Amino acid sequence: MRIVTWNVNSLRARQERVEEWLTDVAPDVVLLQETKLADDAFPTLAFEALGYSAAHYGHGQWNGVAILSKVGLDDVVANFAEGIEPDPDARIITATCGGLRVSSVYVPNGRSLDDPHYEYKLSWLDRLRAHLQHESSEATVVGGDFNIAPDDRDVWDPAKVNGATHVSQPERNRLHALFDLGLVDVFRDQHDADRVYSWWDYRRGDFHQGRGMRIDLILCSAPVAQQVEFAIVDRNARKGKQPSDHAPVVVDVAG
DNA sequence: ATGGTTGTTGCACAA
Repeated sequence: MRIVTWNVNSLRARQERVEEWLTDVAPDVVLLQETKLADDAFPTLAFEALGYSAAHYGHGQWNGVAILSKVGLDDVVANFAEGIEPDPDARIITATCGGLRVSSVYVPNGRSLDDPHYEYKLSWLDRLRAHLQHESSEATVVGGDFNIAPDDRDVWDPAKVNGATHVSQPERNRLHALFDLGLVDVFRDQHDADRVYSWWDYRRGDFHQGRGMRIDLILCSAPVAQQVEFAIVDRNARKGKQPSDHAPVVVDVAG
């Protein structure tokens, strides 16, 4: 089973590229973030034509997450699970696909450490942990734009961004709290390499200068992580005309 | 130290 995550930075602006990439890569389960669409504007039919069932959660303009699946799509939960303080933004959707409990997440950016949005980011990560505990599946996959670089190997210049949002200790601690639930960052599990990134700022030629961060992650519970055969970031998808500022992450799981 | 770009919406803001 091939599972991918991709922050598309507006599906309206990216539809053609996304469809082309899906045709080339043929994933079974697709986690999208930043669709920037309301549910009634989501192109369900276009994805059905490519063989996918689709579930979308979005209010339009900002945020918006989706799950596409060729292996079934059931028990959809938009927002956090019942009993958890709901998020005003559309940043998480969960469904069962091919026996896996899958979530597509768009973690708040945080902006800067002194911005109220940073506290919101930390609280959001606490609620994500509660959500995953509530779901408590043996076969969990949570993928998306975490807006956190797990460690300094995931940042082009750790000194330049030392302590700033995406690398600060409190948010990294929240990510580790997810690892403590038994979730594994499967790209890192497969590769020790540094300088592999999934996001590059559009400005200053950062992509071509190699200034990026690995902030798009696929976390799997141990029984799934043990079955992972292959994990890459498809850097090529960041090239060419009108790319998203994020590249997709691709993971193959046996069976 | 600053500015740089893209997307959405509206003449700023978020990333």
